[in-house]
Amino acid sequence: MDDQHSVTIKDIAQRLKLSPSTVSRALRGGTEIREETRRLIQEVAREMHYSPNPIALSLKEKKSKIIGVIVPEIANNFCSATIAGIEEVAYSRGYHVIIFQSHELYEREVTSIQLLTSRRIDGLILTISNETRNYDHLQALRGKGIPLVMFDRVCEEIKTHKVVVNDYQGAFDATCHLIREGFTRIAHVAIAPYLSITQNRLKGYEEALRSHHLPVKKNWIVHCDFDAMSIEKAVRQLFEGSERPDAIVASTERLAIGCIKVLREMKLRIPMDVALVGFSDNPLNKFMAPSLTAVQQPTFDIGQKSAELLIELIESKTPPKNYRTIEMKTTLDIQDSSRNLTG
Amino acid sequence: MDDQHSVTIKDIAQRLKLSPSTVSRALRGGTEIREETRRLIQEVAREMHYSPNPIALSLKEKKSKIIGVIVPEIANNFCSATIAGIEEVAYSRGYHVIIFQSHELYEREVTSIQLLTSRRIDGLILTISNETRNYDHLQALRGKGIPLVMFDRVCEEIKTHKVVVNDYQGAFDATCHLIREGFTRIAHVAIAPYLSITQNRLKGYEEALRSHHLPVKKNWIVHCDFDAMSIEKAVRQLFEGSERPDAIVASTERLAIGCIKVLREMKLRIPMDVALVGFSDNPLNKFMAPSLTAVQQPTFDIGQKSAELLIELIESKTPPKNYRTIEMKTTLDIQDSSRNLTG
DNA sequence: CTCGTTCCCGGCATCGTTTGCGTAATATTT
DNA sequence: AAATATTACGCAAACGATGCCGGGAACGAG
Repeated sequence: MDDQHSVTIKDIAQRLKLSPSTVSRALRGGTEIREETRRLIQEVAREMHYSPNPIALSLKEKKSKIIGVIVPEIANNFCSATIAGIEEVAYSRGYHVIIFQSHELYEREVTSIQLLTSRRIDGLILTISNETRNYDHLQALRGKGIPLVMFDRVCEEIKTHKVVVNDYQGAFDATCHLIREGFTRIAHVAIAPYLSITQNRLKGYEEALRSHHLPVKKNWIVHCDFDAMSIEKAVRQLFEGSERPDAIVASTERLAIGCIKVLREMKLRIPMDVALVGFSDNPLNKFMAPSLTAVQQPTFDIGQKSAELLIELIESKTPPKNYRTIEMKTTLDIQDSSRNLTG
Repeated sequence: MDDQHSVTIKDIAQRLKLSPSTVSRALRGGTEIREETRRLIQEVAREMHYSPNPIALSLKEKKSKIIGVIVPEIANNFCSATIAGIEEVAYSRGYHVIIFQSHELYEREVTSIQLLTSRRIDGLILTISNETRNYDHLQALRGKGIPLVMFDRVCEEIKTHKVVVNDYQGAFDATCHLIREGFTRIAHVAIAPYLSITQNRLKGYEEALRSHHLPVKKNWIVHCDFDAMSIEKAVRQLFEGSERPDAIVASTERLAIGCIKVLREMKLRIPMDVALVGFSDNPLNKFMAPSLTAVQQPTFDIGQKSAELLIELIESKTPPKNYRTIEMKTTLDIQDSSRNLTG
C-alpha cells in the first residue's frame, strides 16, 4: 500500500534546496556548516522522520555493526542466558546480534561461520560444538582479521580473547563436596574428551579424589554425546562393573538431567543409591526431584564480558599485544541430590 | 593484521581485464554472455574466494534479508524454542534473524521496534510484552508497509498473520482434567488481563467450570506480573478467603513455577493440598517435584509457521487479500502435580 | 560494398551516505 | 580600498553490485 520508501538525506536536501552533502554535514556534526542551516536541517529531518540508512553506512564504513554468535543450541539454559548477557552489552554499544546454532555439529559450525563471514559481520563470539576437533575454520577467521572471542568451550590453538569459568575448581569443589558427604565411589560423566571444559573438569575431579587419597578409576570416567541413547549407554556402563559408584559428577546440565532420567529407569534413588552433582544454572534446579546440586556459572556475566571484549577488539585500531583469558568463578549450589541421608 | 579487504567483483574484473558488469552477468546467470567467458569468470571467482557483498546487495535491492524477532525474554523456554523454529525456516530461505528482548516492558518493545525499523529489516515477528496495551507502534509498522507476524500474545486490533495455540481449549482441557480428578475449588493464576492469551485461557477455564456446574468465583481468579513479589502476592491472596482452592490452573510456565515456590513456602503440598496445572513445554517438567502437569504448546512449530508466514508476506508482491490466524493444538501432559491421591 | 542483425561486452547511473576539494561569498586584515 | 583569510556550501567520487543502453565486431544478405 504505502511507498515503503523511507526518507533519505536527498529528500531533505531537495525540500530545502540544498545539497545532500550539506544535509549530511548538518546531521553528522561536521564543522563546515552554519549553525542556522544546521538547526533548520535538523528540524526538517526530525519532522520528516529521517533515520540514516545503516546499510548505506555499512557499505561505506565497511562495518556492519552486527556481531555473530554461534552456540550449540539456543534452547539451552546456559546458552540463552549467555546470549542475554551478550545482547545487553551489544545493544548498549549500538551493535546488533545474529545468532546461529551449531546443534553440536561440526559441519553446522563451519557453514555457520561461512554464512556469518559472507554477511560481513564485525566480529564473532562462539563456543565450539561437541564435535569440533579441527580449528581451521576459526584459524581462517583470524586470518581474515575478523575479531573473535571464545567462551565456555575454548581451545588453546586459537589465539584470541577467551571467557571461561574456573572449570577445574568447579569440578574440584563438587567432588570434594561429595567426598565430605561421605561418598567414596565417585564417577564422572563428561562430554567429548578433547574439549577444554571436559579436560579441566576432569582434572578437578581427579585432583579432588587424589587429594583425599581416593583412587581414580578409569572405568568410572565416561564420555558421551548429547543424545539420549549415548547418555543412557554411558550411565549404564558405570554400573556394570563389580564395584558400583555411589555418586556421579555430571559435566553439564543436560548430562545431569540425562543421569536423572537413566537412574530413574534403573530404579536407583538419588541420593540414597547414587548422589549427583551437575553443572547447571537452571532456576528450576531447586524444584526438581530431587533438587539438583550444581556448579553454577555466572552465565549472564560471561555473555557480557565476551561482548565487551569483542567490541573492544572491533573498535581498537591495532590488534592487541596479548590476548586475555578471563576466568570467572563458579559457585556450588548444594541441594538434595548430593546429600548423604544415611549419615 | 591482514588487509581485511574481501575480494569484490572489481578485483575479478581487473584481473581478467573485463568490466565489472560482465563479471556480474557471469556470476548472476544473465544471458548476454559467452559461455566460455562465464566459465572463466566463475573459475577465477572461486579461486579468489569471491563472495558477494550482501550489504551492497541490500542497498540496491532495498532488502536486508534480515528479519527481526521480539520476545519478552530469550532465556525462557517458550521463547527460545520458538526462536529455534523461526531460525530454522529463516536460514533455509536465506534470511538471518536479529533478536530483541522486551523484558516484558512496553517501553523496550517500542524502542526495539524503532531500532529494528531503522535497521531496515524486511519483516518482524513478535509476541507483545506483558505490559503492552497500546498498539500504535505496531500500527505504525503496518503503516510503513513492514510485514508483521504475531504469535502467542496477539491482538485483535492489528490486522496481520497470526500464529496462536488453542488457548481456550488448552485451559478448558486442563480445568476439566482437574475436575475429573475430583478437584472442585479450582483457581486460576493469570498474567495481564488485557492480553489475548489471558482472556482465551480464562474463558476456557470458566467454561470448563460452568459445563461441570461449578461456580466461577471472581476471587479465585488473580492476575499478576512476572516478578516474584507479584506472584507471591497473587497466590497468597487466593488462600486468604474462607474457602480455599484445592487446585490451580497457572496460565504460563513461569507462573506455574512461581506457584510451586510460593506453595512450598506456605507449606502446602502439591497435589495433596493443592493440585497444579501449568502451561509449559519445559523438558524438565517431568523431573520436577512434583512432576508438573502442563498444557504443552508446539513451540518449535509455532516458530516455523510464523517464519513461513512472514517470508510469504515479504516475498509476495501484493498484500494478501486476507490475513490468516493459524491456530495450533495443545496437548495436556499429565504428571503428578494434578493427581488426586486421596481418591 | 553496404546495410542490418546478432552477439558480447563496456559505460554509466543507481542505491544512501560520507568526505575531500573547489569556490563563491563574506569577513578580516593592513 | 585592496589583499588575504575564512566561511559555507556544492560537486563528485567512492563503497559493491546490478541492469539498462549502446556500441563494436562479425556475419549474412542484397
